[in-house]
Order: sequence, then structure tokens, then C-alpha cells
Amino acid sequence: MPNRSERRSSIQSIDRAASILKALASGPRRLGVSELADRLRLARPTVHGLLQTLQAHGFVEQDRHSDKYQLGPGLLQLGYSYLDLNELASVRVGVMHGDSVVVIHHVFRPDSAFGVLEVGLQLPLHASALGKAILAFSPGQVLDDLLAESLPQLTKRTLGGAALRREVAGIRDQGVATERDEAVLGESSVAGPIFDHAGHAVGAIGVVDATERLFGRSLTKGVAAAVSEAARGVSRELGAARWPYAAEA
Amino acid sequence: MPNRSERRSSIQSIDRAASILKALASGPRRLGVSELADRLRLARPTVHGLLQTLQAHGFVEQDRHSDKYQLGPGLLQLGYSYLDLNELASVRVGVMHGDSVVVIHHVFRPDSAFGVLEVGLQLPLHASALGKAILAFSPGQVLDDLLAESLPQLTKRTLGGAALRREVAGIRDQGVATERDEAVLGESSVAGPIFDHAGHAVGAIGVVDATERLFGRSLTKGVAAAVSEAARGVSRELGAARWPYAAEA
DNA sequence: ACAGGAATTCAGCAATGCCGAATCGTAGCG
DNA sequence: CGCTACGATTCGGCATTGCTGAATTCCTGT
Repeated sequence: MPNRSERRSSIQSIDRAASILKALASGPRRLGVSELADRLRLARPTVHGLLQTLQAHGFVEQDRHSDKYQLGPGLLQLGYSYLDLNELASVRVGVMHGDSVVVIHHVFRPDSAFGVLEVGLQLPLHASALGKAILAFSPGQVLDDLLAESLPQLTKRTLGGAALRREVAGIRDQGVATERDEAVLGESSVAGPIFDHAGHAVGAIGVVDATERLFGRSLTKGVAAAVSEAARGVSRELGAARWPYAAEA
Repeated sequence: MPNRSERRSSIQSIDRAASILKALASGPRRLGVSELADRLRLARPTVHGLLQTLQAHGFVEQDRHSDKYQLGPGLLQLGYSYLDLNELASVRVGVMHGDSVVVIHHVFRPDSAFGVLEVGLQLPLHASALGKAILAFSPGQVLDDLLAESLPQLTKRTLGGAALRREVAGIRDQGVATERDEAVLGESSVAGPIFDHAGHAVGAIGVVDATERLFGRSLTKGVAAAVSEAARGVSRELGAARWPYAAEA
């Protein structure tokens, strides 16, 4: 990426506004002007002016009772726009059930090839991104038990036992699982594990789409980032302290 | 809210950055520097500088192939932080099933009083925010059929037929439904309808919490805004052109 | 009623953001 | 392959804007 001139590399007020938003997104979620000024080492009128402008756009709001500032609903709208932007054909949430993943939540769009409600659908653990994401962060015995039986080969790209072990190990490192044409030719998926407060992988969240749209030449960064963020967010809702959790032995 | 001095009421660069984000959140989701400059009536180097700073924070990203800019994953994180901020005890998604609403999706947190998985739970249409949100945007016959039978009075605050009609009419105006101590004393809920591409209310999304936390002296703005945004977002995923849709006769 | 602390306002200053001009990079066409 | 056109990016100078110290306002606790 080309570099800006030495003198200035970014716009200071945008940097400061972003710092305010990020400060409000972590740690104590409501902060006063002076607290923010201390944390960011800025003058209080500076922080106040930035907050007023952010508030005008709905990015922060001020709690009437305590005068403290917090993140505002305008961010949610932008966040959702970001998801919509990626035109994800189908978002699925699944939980492990025997040798399968059961879809418990499904958001779909009518113009997509995947326009049928899929809650209840069972997907193979070894041939779906949801399944691999769960396997990667489950006790090792779960994978051992699965591999004790022969894995159905659904397409020419379906992974065998040894290949599945290697891939699951890789997923532990990067957090996001992919599946490309392994269950149905022309259909692929990406998913991230969902952890509970004890750090157990209780499910996974991911997307499914036509292979050429999801991968093209390579997996688009936006999709992987979106899946990671979604998995992180749901895990946080469930009390997970971090994402991803390292798997138990 | 106190007014800034006449001279300046907000910080121009923050305003401009917000305009860029909002432009990218609506209409064509990927825009080039020149397109944004035209839309916002700014100089191209101005837009370029703002985009570079937004990109450094993950709020926008540049598509490698087309050089166009789009919203970035950092916004999703802030959006999720916003949801987390409100410490929503329990987010539920439900669909109508006879005289009930069936919870088909449930996000909960372990430290909450509502820490039990509720998928499959059936709630009364007349005494839940999910139910009222769906009723408000369903064909009138649905409400008529419901009122043809006597409504179980679950608490002293459970609405009767006439009161329910009035309240449902009010929900059509404002979009968001509330239920306060009407099914279980001490427990209340807020919800918004989910529309599909044809404008049908196919479900609702909302939160449930202790009455004193949800309402306090009055319903906190943040919760109503969050519910609206969530309902709007899910509806968009399902192809709804706007939110809320006016109900059919 | 008073003190203390935090938020907000004000006004002056200079640092920063802005933009016209120029350059670079790439795609399309002959 | 060379040329043209168009959009993105860089550069440098200028003045507008963002910033901040001081002051004021507001609110809470004693």
C-alpha cells in the first residue's frame, strides 16, 4: 500500500475519535469526559468536542443519569450494513449432535440459491465448516471417536481421516474453518467456533455459499473477518473470556 | 442539550468521516474515491485522506481488484460492543405458532437470571413483546381469531381483548412492542417484528430482562434502539425493503 | 450553604486538514 | 505495443479548523 508523505500519516481527529470509540468498546463501557481524557491523554474540552460530534451521528450517546458516555446505536447499523455488504448468502449457527452438526439458526435471503429454511438440518462434522470448527475446539477424544468409524466420502474433495486431523490442527491456529466442495460440489462454507463461559466449544457460526462466490481465487478477507467477528461476538454473549479458546487435550 | 458556540457546532472531519461511512452503508456498497467525492461534494484528496485514516482503524477496507472502498470489520466489533454494552440479559427470536410464539433462537449469558436455553419455549402471543410485535404486523384476521377466544390472565397486568387491540395499534405506529410484567411478575420484554421480502411479519426479535433493569423509570432509549436495529437488520437479511412494514388489513 | 469535582463554554492561537496541481497506475482500444 | 483516458494517490502551501488553558456552569455530597 502506498505510503503517505512523511509529515502526516493520518488525520488526528479521526484517530482520536476512533480511540474514544475503542475505549468505550473495552473495559468499563460507560466513561465520563474526564476519564476518557485521562486514558487518552487529551484535554477535556478536546474529548468533549469529539464526543459531541460522535453523538450527533449516533455513534455515542450520553447516559442522562450519570453524564457518562457510551457507544450508540448508529454503530450497530453500520455493523449490520457491513454484514449485508458481504452479501452472505446464508448464515448458519449449528451445535454438535453425535456425528453431525445440527443447524439451530439460519438467516437466509430469498434471492440466493440457498433460500430454504434449514433449521434442523444435519450436516456431517467432517465435511462442513461448522463441524470442523467445533471439532477443532473440542476434547481430542471427540475427533478420535469420529475417526474410529469410516467417514462417508461425499465428493472427491471430502477429507479422509488423516487429512481431517491435519486440517483440524490448522483450524486451532487460525480460528476459522473452511470447507470447499467437500459435502456438495459447488457449495462451500466458512465458520468459527462459539465458546461458552467455561471455554467449551458449544457450537459454531458460519456462512455457506456457492464456491465461486465464497472463494473466487482465494477466500475473501471480508468473509473470514466477518465470520471471526460474529463468532467472537456470540462467544462473548455466552461469557467466553477470549476467542478462540485453545482446545483441551 | 447545551449548544456549542455559534461559530462551530461540530468537528468537520468527524462529520465528513461519518458521511463517508453512511454513504457506504447505503446504496451501492462499494464506492471509489471519485464517486464519494462527487456524492459528498468534497475534493478527491480530502476523501482519500479520510479513507486512509478510516482504513487504518478497520472501519473501511479497500477492495484490491476494483480499488473501491467498502465498510470494514472494525464496525462490526463496535456494533457488537454496543449490544454487549446494554448487558441484554437474553435475546430471543420467535415465530408465531397458533396462539403462541415459539422461541427459535436464544442468546443468553450465564450470569443472568435467564441463563437457561429457551429454544422451543412457547410464549403467549398476547402477553409477550415478541407476540405483540408479530400481531401488530399480521393480517387483522389473526388478531380477530385470537380475541375470539378468552385470553388467559397470567398476572394482574395481563391485557384483556380491548386493551390488547389498542396496544397493538400503537405498536404499528412505533414499531417496537413492550411487555411489562404481563406474563411473569418481575419479568418484562421488548421486541420488534421481522419482515420477509414480501413484507410479511415472519417473526420477531427482542430482549427479556428483569422489569427494573429493563424499565427503571422508563424504557431506556438504548434498548429500544438496539431492538429496532436488530429487527431492521434481520429483516434486511430476509429481503424486506423497509422497516417496519405497514400491516395488511 | 458551601466545597469539590466533573462537564461544558469561550476565545485565541497555531497546527492540522484541506485542496489545486501534478503525478502515478492501470485498463481499454487501435 | 503505444497511446489515451480515467481514477487513485502524492505533494506542498495556505488558512481554516481543531485544540486547549482558563473560566464558568452544574450537580452532588457533607
